[in-house]
Amino acid sequence: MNIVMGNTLSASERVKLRRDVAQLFGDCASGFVFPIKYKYIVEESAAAGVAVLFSVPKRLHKRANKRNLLRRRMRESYRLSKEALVAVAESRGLAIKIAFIYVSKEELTYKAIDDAIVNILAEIQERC
RNA sequence: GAGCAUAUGCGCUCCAUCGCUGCCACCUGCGGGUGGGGGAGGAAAGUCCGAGCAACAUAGAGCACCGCGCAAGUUAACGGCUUGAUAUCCGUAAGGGUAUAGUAGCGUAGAAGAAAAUAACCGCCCGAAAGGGUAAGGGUGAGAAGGCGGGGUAAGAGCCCACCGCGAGGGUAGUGAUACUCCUCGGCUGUGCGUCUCGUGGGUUGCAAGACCGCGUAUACCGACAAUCAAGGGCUGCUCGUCCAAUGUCGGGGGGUAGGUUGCUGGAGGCUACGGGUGACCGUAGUCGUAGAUAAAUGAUGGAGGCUCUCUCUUCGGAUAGAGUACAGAACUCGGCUUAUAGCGUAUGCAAAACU
RNA sequence: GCCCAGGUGGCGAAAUGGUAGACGCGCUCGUUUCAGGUGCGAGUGCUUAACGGCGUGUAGGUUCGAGUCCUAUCCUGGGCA
Repeated sequence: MNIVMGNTLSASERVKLRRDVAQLFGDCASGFVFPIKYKYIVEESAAAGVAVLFSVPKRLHKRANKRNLLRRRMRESYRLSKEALVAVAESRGLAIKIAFIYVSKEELTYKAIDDAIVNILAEIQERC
């Protein structure tokens, strides 16, 4: 069980259900590290693990290819730095769901996005 | 050479590391793992047209409404495309843009102007005057009653004549739009827009269509309606027609689910050769296998190299440095159109000015 | 993915193809008051010394004339099983 490879990120680690998405975009804990707003839910569960969701508003970035690029950068960064949080979740038997929402009008580089993601993961880890 | 026009092609490459998602094979403790091999575009975009496909009746009739409107061709189809015709505008040119069904009747046209269509303000003529005749001259306007000359007249006027223009019929050429140093006839005519008429196309809704499985449940309850007429409903703006029929239909009202499979990619398919055609395109033969995700894959980071521009140096071969490397991401599938696009080509054509 | 609606002063908006900005709010000036408010009167797109020129999201087109009609484009908002 729980053979999570070091750097993979498969579809099973994504928030998919309509109910969960609605919950994340509704009332729940949130925070902000430029340029990313994040919302998350922590609950005790038998199926411990971390599920995530990445989003870029159409309002801020008109062209689909730019939204794709930013979303991929976020996803890539999360993939490379998620290990610590996943370990914590599994050891304490917590199911964590996180939504990352890109809220800048600027098109930032991978480095800037990576810094933000790392900080967010640290914050979440502290709070739960 | 550079420039311009038309048509058309391409639109970054390689390596390393770490990943994503279908397919195939094998392994498995059924969670998954390993290996192999696929994985964005010319516009995938806008959603502006035309089709396929699906449901509603195997989609029927009339009205309303909307689109289109030169000719011939092309096509599954089209409002697209091709080749032509006429008019007009832009350009030195090659070439490009726009328009073109009909008009009998009706409506309408601010300001200006005498008057915007059965014209008389000034002027001219007749007349004592009242009044009448007159579209040659004036100014207004986008548009003013075919043009110019001659005859004619009180003054004038297609009132008459020649020429030009226009319209009708014929002839010739062309499949046709149309054309003409052709013939005959007619004294001929304001312009725009709308309405209207004619032809032609469109039933409506769209893959969130639709089908199956699973979960859940309730044949809950209330109301309306029928076997003759009729009412109601069947995704339509109206009418007709047609179909449905109590284990029924519709409305109210409350409850449940919102997951999976399928539709889903082999199609009016691409490429090559030959043949037909001015061309769009068509025919024959060969050959190729080419994305199917679903809160949504096709990527990230680092390095090297192309290409373009600029600066400096130069032994004119090139070298160093810097900057740039576009527009953009499949969402059922095709055919077009439109719009965005850094750069780099290829073919054919043009010649006024300026530069070398 | 599909289908709709709308863009006019600083704001909300009106305008049959015929002098763009009616009307309301706001703002400015004057007046009334010891002062402020209220009330009353006038003004209020940009540019120019003036004459004029430009101006209805943007770019074209039709027309004598376009906020209005047509085409393309940009922006804003809404709907869906």
